[in-house]
Amino acid sequence: MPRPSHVRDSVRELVESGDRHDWSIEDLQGAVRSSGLSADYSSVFRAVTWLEKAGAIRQVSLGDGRVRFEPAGHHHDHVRCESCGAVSSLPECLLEKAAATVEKGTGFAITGHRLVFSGLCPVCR
Amino acid sequence: MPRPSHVRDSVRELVESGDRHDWSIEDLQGAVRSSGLSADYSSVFRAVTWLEKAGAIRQVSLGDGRVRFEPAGHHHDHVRCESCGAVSSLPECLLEKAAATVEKGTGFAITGHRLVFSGLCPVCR
DNA sequence: GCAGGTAATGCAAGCGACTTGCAAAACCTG
DNA sequence: CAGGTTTTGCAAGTCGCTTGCATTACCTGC
Repeated sequence: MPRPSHVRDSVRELVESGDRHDWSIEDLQGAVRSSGLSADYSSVFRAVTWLEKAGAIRQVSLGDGRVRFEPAGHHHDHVRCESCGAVSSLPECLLEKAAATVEKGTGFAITGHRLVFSGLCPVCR
Repeated sequence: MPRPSHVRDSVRELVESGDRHDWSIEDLQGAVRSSGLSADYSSVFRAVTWLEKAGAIRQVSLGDGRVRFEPAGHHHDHVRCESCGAVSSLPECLLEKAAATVEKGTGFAITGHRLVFSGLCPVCR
Protein backbone atom coordinates (compact mmCIF):
# COMPACT_ATOMS: atom_id res chain seq x y z
CA MET A 1 0.00 0.00 0.00
CA PRO A 2 1.59 3.28 -1.06
CA ARG A 3 2.29 5.79 1.61
CA PRO A 4 2.80 9.55 1.25
CA SER A 5 5.86 10.16 -0.86
CA HIS A 6 6.82 13.71 -1.56
CA VAL A 7 9.18 12.58 -4.32
CA ARG A 8 6.64 10.47 -6.16
CA ASP A 9 3.93 13.07 -5.73
CA SER A 10 6.11 15.84 -7.08
CA VAL A 11 7.25 13.75 -10.03
CA ARG A 12 3.71 12.79 -10.90
CA GLU A 13 2.57 16.36 -10.70
CA LEU A 14 5.43 17.60 -12.84
CA VAL A 15 4.96 15.06 -15.59
CA GLU A 16 1.19 15.20 -15.56
CA SER A 17 1.17 18.96 -15.79
CA GLY A 18 1.61 18.02 -19.42
CA ASP A 19 3.68 20.73 -20.97
CA ARG A 20 6.78 18.59 -21.49
CA HIS A 21 7.33 15.31 -23.26
CA ASP A 22 10.99 14.82 -22.57
CA TRP A 23 11.55 14.67 -18.83
CA SER A 24 14.79 12.90 -17.99
CA ILE A 25 15.34 11.61 -14.49
CA GLU A 26 17.88 14.32 -13.93
CA ASP A 27 15.46 16.98 -15.14
CA LEU A 28 12.88 15.72 -12.71
CA GLN A 29 15.33 15.63 -9.86
CA GLY A 30 16.29 19.22 -10.58
CA ALA A 31 12.68 20.32 -10.78
CA VAL A 32 11.72 18.63 -7.53
CA ARG A 33 14.69 20.12 -5.76
CA SER A 34 14.10 23.60 -7.03
CA SER A 35 10.69 23.45 -5.45
CA GLY A 36 12.44 23.19 -2.13
CA LEU A 37 12.07 19.46 -1.53
CA SER A 38 14.87 16.96 -1.19
CA ALA A 39 15.22 14.28 -3.83
CA ASP A 40 17.97 11.81 -4.44
CA TYR A 41 18.52 10.61 -7.99
CA SER A 42 17.66 7.09 -6.95
CA SER A 43 14.45 8.22 -5.30
CA VAL A 44 13.37 9.92 -8.50
CA PHE A 45 14.37 6.82 -10.41
CA ARG A 46 12.17 4.71 -8.17
CA ALA A 47 9.36 7.22 -8.49
CA VAL A 48 9.32 7.06 -12.28
CA THR A 49 9.60 3.29 -12.21
CA TRP A 50 6.63 3.11 -9.86
CA LEU A 51 4.58 5.62 -11.82
CA GLU A 52 5.32 3.90 -15.09
CA LYS A 53 4.20 0.55 -13.74
CA ALA A 54 1.11 2.21 -12.33
CA GLY A 55 0.37 3.54 -15.80
CA ALA A 56 0.56 7.22 -14.92
CA ILE A 57 3.56 8.05 -17.06
CA ARG A 58 5.29 6.52 -20.06
CA GLN A 59 8.80 6.23 -21.38
CA VAL A 60 9.54 8.03 -24.57
CA SER A 61 12.63 7.18 -26.54
CA LEU A 62 14.07 10.16 -28.35
CA GLY A 63 17.21 8.40 -29.43
CA ASP A 64 19.60 10.37 -27.27
CA GLY A 65 20.47 7.48 -25.03
CA ARG A 66 18.48 8.72 -22.08
CA VAL A 67 15.30 7.46 -20.59
CA ARG A 68 12.70 10.17 -20.92
CA PHE A 69 9.13 10.40 -19.74
CA GLU A 70 5.86 11.97 -20.66
CA PRO A 71 2.36 11.69 -19.24
CA ALA A 72 0.64 8.51 -20.33
CA GLY A 73 -2.21 9.33 -22.63
CA HIS A 74 -3.23 8.34 -26.08
CA HIS A 75 -0.43 7.59 -28.48
CA HIS A 76 1.29 10.38 -30.35
CA ASP A 77 4.62 11.05 -32.03
CA HIS A 78 7.22 13.75 -31.54
CA VAL A 79 9.31 16.37 -33.26
CA ARG A 80 12.64 17.28 -31.79
CA CYS A 81 14.71 20.33 -32.64
CA GLU A 82 18.24 19.38 -33.68
CA SER A 83 19.54 22.68 -32.52
CA CYS A 84 18.02 23.37 -29.11
CA GLY A 85 16.47 20.01 -28.28
CA ALA A 86 12.95 21.33 -27.90
CA VAL A 87 10.35 18.61 -28.20
CA SER A 88 6.79 18.99 -29.42
CA SER A 89 4.17 16.33 -29.70
CA LEU A 90 2.11 15.70 -32.77
CA PRO A 91 -1.62 15.71 -32.21
CA GLU A 92 -2.47 12.58 -34.14
CA CYS A 93 -0.92 9.44 -35.37
CA LEU A 94 0.32 9.59 -38.91
CA LEU A 95 0.84 5.92 -39.42
CA GLU A 96 -2.42 4.11 -39.00
CA LYS A 97 -2.52 3.12 -42.64
CA ALA A 98 1.18 2.58 -43.00
CA ALA A 99 1.11 -0.28 -40.53
CA ALA A 100 -1.15 -2.28 -42.80
CA THR A 101 1.24 -1.73 -45.68
CA VAL A 102 4.13 -2.90 -43.56
CA GLU A 103 2.28 -6.01 -42.46
CA LYS A 104 1.54 -6.93 -46.02
CA GLY A 105 5.08 -6.27 -47.15
CA THR A 106 7.04 -7.94 -44.39
CA GLY A 107 4.82 -10.57 -42.80
CA PHE A 108 5.33 -8.97 -39.37
CA ALA A 109 2.34 -8.51 -37.10
CA ILE A 110 2.71 -4.84 -36.25
CA THR A 111 1.91 -3.84 -32.70
CA GLY A 112 3.33 -0.36 -32.46
CA HIS A 113 5.97 2.08 -33.59
CA ARG A 114 8.32 4.77 -32.47
CA LEU A 115 8.59 7.83 -34.65
CA VAL A 116 10.57 10.95 -34.00
CA PHE A 117 10.89 13.69 -36.53
CA SER A 118 13.90 15.91 -36.31
CA GLY A 119 14.25 19.39 -37.61
CA LEU A 120 14.57 22.96 -36.48
CA CYS A 121 11.99 24.51 -34.23
CA PRO A 122 10.40 27.84 -35.12
CA VAL A 123 12.85 29.68 -32.90
CA CYS A 124 15.99 28.01 -34.24
CA ARG A 125 15.19 27.84 -37.92
CA MET B 1 46.34 8.42 -44.84
CA PRO B 2 44.71 5.14 -43.88
CA ARG B 3 46.89 2.12 -43.66
CA PRO B 4 45.88 -1.54 -43.82
CA SER B 5 43.63 -2.29 -40.90
CA HIS B 6 42.28 -5.76 -40.66
CA VAL B 7 39.75 -4.65 -38.08
CA ARG B 8 38.37 -1.80 -40.09
CA ASP B 9 38.40 -3.81 -43.30
CA SER B 10 36.53 -6.70 -41.69
CA VAL B 11 33.98 -4.40 -40.13
CA ARG B 12 33.36 -2.59 -43.37
CA GLU B 13 32.96 -5.84 -45.22
CA LEU B 14 30.58 -7.25 -42.65
CA VAL B 15 28.33 -4.23 -42.55
CA GLU B 16 28.41 -3.60 -46.27
CA SER B 17 27.52 -7.18 -47.04
CA GLY B 18 24.12 -5.73 -46.35
CA ASP B 19 22.08 -8.50 -44.86
CA ARG B 20 21.87 -6.99 -41.40
CA HIS B 21 20.69 -3.62 -40.18
CA ASP B 22 21.38 -3.99 -36.50
CA TRP B 23 25.07 -4.60 -35.96
CA SER B 24 26.12 -3.70 -32.46
CA ILE B 25 29.78 -3.19 -31.69
CA GLU B 26 29.79 -6.42 -29.78
CA ASP B 27 28.20 -8.29 -32.67
CA LEU B 28 30.87 -6.98 -34.98
CA GLN B 29 33.64 -7.88 -32.60
CA GLY B 30 32.28 -11.41 -32.37
CA ALA B 31 31.98 -11.72 -36.13
CA VAL B 32 35.48 -10.45 -36.76
CA ARG B 33 36.89 -12.80 -34.19
CA SER B 34 35.04 -15.81 -35.45
CA SER B 35 36.70 -15.26 -38.77
CA GLY B 36 39.98 -15.94 -37.05
CA LEU B 37 41.22 -12.38 -36.66
CA SER B 38 41.92 -10.61 -33.42
CA ALA B 39 39.78 -7.63 -32.51
CA ASP B 40 39.56 -5.67 -29.32
CA TYR B 41 36.26 -4.00 -28.48
CA SER B 42 37.94 -0.62 -28.62
CA SER B 43 39.43 -1.36 -32.03
CA VAL B 44 36.01 -2.20 -33.39
CA PHE B 45 34.65 0.92 -31.75
CA ARG B 46 37.29 2.99 -33.50
CA ALA B 47 36.59 1.21 -36.75
CA VAL B 48 32.89 2.03 -36.72
CA THR B 49 33.63 5.59 -35.68
CA TRP B 50 36.03 5.93 -38.57
CA LEU B 51 33.70 4.30 -41.07
CA GLU B 52 30.77 6.37 -39.94
CA LYS B 53 32.70 9.59 -40.38
CA ALA B 54 33.86 8.35 -43.76
CA GLY B 55 30.24 7.84 -44.70
CA ALA B 56 30.44 4.10 -45.27
CA ILE B 57 28.13 3.07 -42.48
CA ARG B 58 25.42 4.72 -40.45
CA GLN B 59 24.08 4.54 -36.94
CA VAL B 60 20.61 3.21 -36.53
CA SER B 61 18.78 3.79 -33.31
CA LEU B 62 16.46 0.96 -32.45
CA GLY B 63 15.67 2.20 -28.99
CA ASP B 64 17.35 -0.61 -27.11
CA GLY B 65 20.08 1.53 -25.64
CA ARG B 66 22.79 0.23 -27.93
CA VAL B 67 24.53 1.85 -30.80
CA ARG B 68 23.76 -0.15 -33.91
CA PHE B 69 24.98 0.16 -37.46
CA GLU B 70 23.86 -0.54 -40.97
CA PRO B 71 25.38 0.19 -44.36
CA ALA B 72 24.90 3.77 -45.40
CA GLY B 73 22.56 3.91 -48.34
CA HIS B 74 19.36 5.63 -49.11
CA HIS B 75 17.07 6.24 -46.20
CA HIS B 76 14.69 3.55 -45.00
CA ASP B 77 12.88 2.59 -41.83
CA HIS B 78 12.81 -0.61 -39.80
CA VAL B 79 10.60 -3.22 -38.22
CA ARG B 80 11.83 -4.99 -35.16
CA CYS B 81 10.39 -8.17 -33.69
CA GLU B 82 9.49 -7.75 -30.03
CA SER B 83 10.02 -11.39 -29.40
CA CYS B 84 13.27 -12.39 -31.08
CA GLY B 85 14.72 -9.00 -31.98
CA ALA B 86 14.89 -9.69 -35.71
CA VAL B 87 15.14 -6.51 -37.74
CA SER B 88 13.94 -5.99 -41.28
CA SER B 89 14.20 -2.88 -43.34
CA LEU B 90 11.32 -1.33 -45.19
CA PRO B 91 11.94 -0.73 -48.86
CA GLU B 92 10.67 2.80 -49.08
CA CYS B 93 9.96 5.78 -46.98
CA LEU B 94 6.43 6.02 -45.72
CA LEU B 95 6.57 9.55 -44.53
CA GLU B 96 7.38 11.83 -47.40
CA LYS B 97 4.00 13.47 -47.25
CA ALA B 98 3.66 13.38 -43.52
CA ALA B 99 6.65 15.71 -43.11
CA ALA B 100 4.83 18.48 -44.91
CA THR B 101 1.85 18.05 -42.61
CA VAL B 102 4.10 18.24 -39.60
CA GLU B 103 5.80 21.38 -40.85
CA LYS B 104 2.49 23.06 -41.33
CA GLY B 105 1.21 21.99 -37.97
CA THR B 106 4.22 22.74 -35.79
CA GLY B 107 6.31 25.37 -37.50
CA PHE B 108 9.34 23.10 -37.37
CA ALA B 109 11.56 22.78 -40.43
CA ILE B 110 11.69 19.02 -40.78
CA THR B 111 15.01 17.54 -41.82
CA GLY B 112 14.55 13.86 -41.05
CA HIS B 113 12.94 11.26 -38.90
CA ARG B 114 13.53 8.01 -37.12
CA LEU B 115 10.81 5.40 -37.35
CA VAL B 116 10.86 1.90 -35.96
CA PHE B 117 7.85 -0.34 -36.12
CA SER B 118 7.60 -3.08 -33.57
CA GLY B 119 5.70 -6.28 -33.87
CA LEU B 120 6.15 -9.99 -34.26
CA CYS B 121 8.12 -11.42 -37.10
CA PRO B 122 6.68 -14.16 -39.28
CA VAL B 123 8.48 -16.80 -37.24
CA CYS B 124 7.38 -15.55 -33.84
CA ARG B 125 3.82 -14.54 -34.53
C1' DG C 1 0.51 7.24 22.84
C1' DC C 2 3.19 3.40 21.89
C1' DA C 3 5.06 -0.92 19.81
C1' DG C 4 5.42 -3.29 15.47
C1' DG C 5 5.49 -3.57 10.67
C1' DT C 6 5.80 -1.72 6.10
C1' DA C 7 7.08 1.89 2.82
C1' DA C 8 10.14 5.66 1.31
C1' DT C 9 14.62 7.80 1.28
C1' DG C 10 19.60 8.66 0.82
C1' DC C 11 23.98 6.97 0.27
C1' DA C 12 27.16 4.27 -1.80
C1' DA C 13 28.38 0.67 -4.56
C1' DG C 14 27.47 -2.00 -8.88
C1' DC C 15 26.73 -2.55 -13.70
C1' DG C 16 26.73 -2.15 -18.89
C1' DA C 17 28.16 0.09 -22.77
C1' DC C 18 30.67 3.47 -24.69
C1' DT C 19 35.08 6.39 -24.78
C1' DT C 20 39.86 7.68 -24.18
C1' DG C 21 44.98 7.60 -22.83
C1' DC C 22 49.00 5.44 -23.53
C1' DA C 23 52.56 2.55 -24.93
C1' DA C 24 53.76 -1.36 -28.01
C1' DA C 25 53.60 -3.21 -32.57
C1' DA C 26 52.93 -2.65 -37.58
C1' DC C 27 53.46 -0.21 -41.63
C1' DC C 28 55.13 2.80 -45.26
C1' DT C 29 58.65 6.02 -47.42
C1' DG C 30 62.74 8.02 -48.39
C1' DC D 1 67.22 0.69 -42.39
C1' DA D 2 65.70 5.16 -39.71
C1' DG D 3 61.95 8.20 -38.92
C1' DG D 4 57.36 9.26 -38.66
C1' DT D 5 52.59 7.92 -38.69
C1' DT D 6 48.71 4.41 -37.90
C1' DT D 7 46.62 0.63 -35.63
C1' DT D 8 46.05 -2.14 -31.93
C1' DG D 9 45.30 -3.89 -27.22
C1' DC D 10 44.98 -3.07 -22.58
C1' DA D 11 43.44 -0.68 -18.87
C1' DA D 12 41.23 2.95 -16.89
C1' DG D 13 37.55 6.48 -17.13
C1' DT D 14 32.89 8.21 -17.87
C1' DC D 15 27.98 8.35 -17.95
C1' DG D 16 23.52 7.03 -16.74
C1' DC D 17 20.87 3.63 -14.98
C1' DT D 18 20.05 0.08 -11.14
C1' DT D 19 20.30 -2.11 -6.62
C1' DG D 20 21.53 -3.22 -1.62
C1' DC D 21 21.25 -1.71 2.78
C1' DA D 22 20.57 0.81 6.81
C1' DT D 23 17.83 4.76 8.35
C1' DT D 24 13.88 7.38 8.73
C1' DA D 25 8.99 8.23 8.30
C1' DC D 26 4.47 6.78 8.51
C1' DC D 27 0.42 4.25 9.69
C1' DT D 28 -2.39 0.77 12.53
C1' DG D 29 -3.86 -1.93 16.19
C1' DC D 30 -3.37 -2.26 20.67
